[in-house]
Amino acid sequence: MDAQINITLPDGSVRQYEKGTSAMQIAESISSGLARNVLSAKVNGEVWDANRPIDGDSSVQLLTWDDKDGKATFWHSSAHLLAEALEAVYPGIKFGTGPATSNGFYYDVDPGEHKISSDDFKKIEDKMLELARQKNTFDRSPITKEEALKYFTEKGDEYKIELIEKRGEDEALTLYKQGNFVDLCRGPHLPSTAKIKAVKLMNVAGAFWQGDDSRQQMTRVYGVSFQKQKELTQYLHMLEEAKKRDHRKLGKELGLFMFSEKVGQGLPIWLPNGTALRSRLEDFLKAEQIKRGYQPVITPHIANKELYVTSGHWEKYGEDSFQPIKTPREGEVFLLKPMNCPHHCEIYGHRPRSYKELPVRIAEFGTVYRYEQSGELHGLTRVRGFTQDDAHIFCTPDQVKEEFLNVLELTQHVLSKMGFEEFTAQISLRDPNNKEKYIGSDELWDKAESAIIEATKEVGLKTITELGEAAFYGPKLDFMVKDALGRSWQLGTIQVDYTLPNRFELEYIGADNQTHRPVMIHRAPFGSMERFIGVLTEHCAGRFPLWLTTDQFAILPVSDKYLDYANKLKATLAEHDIRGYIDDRTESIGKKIRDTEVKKVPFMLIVGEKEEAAKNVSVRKQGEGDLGAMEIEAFAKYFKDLL
RNA sequence: GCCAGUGUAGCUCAGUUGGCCAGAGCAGCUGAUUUGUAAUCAGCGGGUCGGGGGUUCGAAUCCCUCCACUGGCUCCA
Repeated sequence: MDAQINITLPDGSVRQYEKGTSAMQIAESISSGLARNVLSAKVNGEVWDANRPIDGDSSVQLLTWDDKDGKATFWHSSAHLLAEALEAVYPGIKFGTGPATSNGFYYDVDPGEHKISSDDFKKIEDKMLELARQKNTFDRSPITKEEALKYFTEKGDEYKIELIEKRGEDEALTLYKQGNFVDLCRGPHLPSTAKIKAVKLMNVAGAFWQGDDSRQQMTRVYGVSFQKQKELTQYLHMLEEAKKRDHRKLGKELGLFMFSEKVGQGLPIWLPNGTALRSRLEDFLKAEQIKRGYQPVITPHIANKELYVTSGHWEKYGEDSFQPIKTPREGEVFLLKPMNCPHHCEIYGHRPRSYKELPVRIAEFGTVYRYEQSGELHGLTRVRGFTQDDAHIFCTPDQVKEEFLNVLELTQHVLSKMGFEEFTAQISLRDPNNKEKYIGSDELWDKAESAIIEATKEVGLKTITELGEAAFYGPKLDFMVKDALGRSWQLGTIQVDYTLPNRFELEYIGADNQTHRPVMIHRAPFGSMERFIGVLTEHCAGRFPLWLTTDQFAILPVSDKYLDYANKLKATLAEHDIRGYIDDRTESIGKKIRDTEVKKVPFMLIVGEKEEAAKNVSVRKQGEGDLGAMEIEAFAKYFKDLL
């Protein structure tokens, strides 16, 4: 047996080491500085402990804080450190699972009689740091299922036992031990706890065991940790900054929308500034849709229950939604419209359709009402009454791909026009192990799913795939965008549906003079006006794209002696379709500037004696400062070039 | 819906062993100031301390309950 192994590094170089060398030893052989930064290593594509011996020829990539997987190792180990501290502070506490997340880590625990609240964080954090300073190593040891069961049965950790019992008989399990804490864990972990120099517990939350709301609720403790105190300070500062971009805060400050307890939870009220913004967005999309052959329609906000019995929505959501509206007539019930599709199916089906008129694209900014659980409501991004930029395309099976691609083009156009460059395209498929949650045959699902997969592949769209995220009637392509705090929200959506046309018995007459069933594509590039504007507000921190902004400029006269001149300037800009107002209050110029800055009006045009004499304006850009004097026509040109 | 936390003026917040008529800044109103690149000065008005119930001589403060909001979980047609 050869005692030497070949290690291939990411740059392609191959080095020889003794069998059993660890990634950490490899790092040390390269430089001690590198070794100090190594958190874990990718060995043949799998993330390993940096200290785990490598026994054969392998490709090795050393992972540091700058690698996503390196960071995940750091936070995963921090979760174990948290668990160790919790066990020390709350003896007898039971453990669920404790993974790394995209911005830290958590551990789900059952504290028994204890109650963990944020008041206890300080002592837990102190304990964590105390334990970290012991520089304990994370020791990996393989264990059989039987041994693992024995260990955790003796410890009395029933959650771990449940996890172990789910594993295969011959599956290799591992334990990790640091200090006095032993956990069932596949790893990997840090070389030692010494790397963890700064910890901060963020919050506690309830979390259902195994994500199942019929099961026991665990206490989930969230935290974040760093290699340096300074990094933690910076992170907390970043969070503070992110809070300033919160659309709920900005929406209040900019007068976009409000809520009223009397009107009801989750029912946003659009204020004048928000309405102006929203109208501009709607007008933009309406124009784009007309260009692309959509036909706008308007449908009522309520419909007879029978409509939703036909669509399947009654059976799926009836009990959990706004309850039916009764009429004086015995037995007659109406429902608030929870979506527009059934109405549009009725429009399609109200007269015979020829293949010659397909695809039929029916569009509506349709307001819908859904009784979302109270704990789910969130600013504008999750509400109970909202307006979808909805449309349904009815087409022949042959047209599905082309229509899907057209919609994809429109959706991407919308996102780019709004300045969303970073989004995730998610293919949301049915959960194959949970088919009873969905309606429609396997055959139709396969068709619909492959239509989406093929079309996205054809245009080279980078996608991720999630099982179980489909709508109950069909798969979706969802466009996900992150808010200020990194939470992901679904905006645009495109859905391919073979099922509803069946339920509504929709037809068209083909070239063969036979009846055929159309395919339906549901799509909403914004998703909903509410959520879109909420996420857009955070994305641009309240500084909306210039073409969307209600007040594009404010003219600030130094005193009211210059109001006549200001009015002339405003009229000139109006001729150029540039919107704005004159701040004619008798306030100091400094005060006017401050107020206009706070309102995030993009341009301030300051006029006084100098400007009137020179027939120009002093231009100040919001957030940036004085740009100097310009003639008004020059400003108009400069402005239009920015659009 | 579940777990935890929060709720004081239009906004942002003080008011921590229960104790004089509950405070500040900004905003608002009135007056003066005609102002040069992020807050002119003075005066004035404004609060069922989220709602209801209880404990107490006395409650913004303690307890119960409901509501809303925040962070998660579950859910998201």
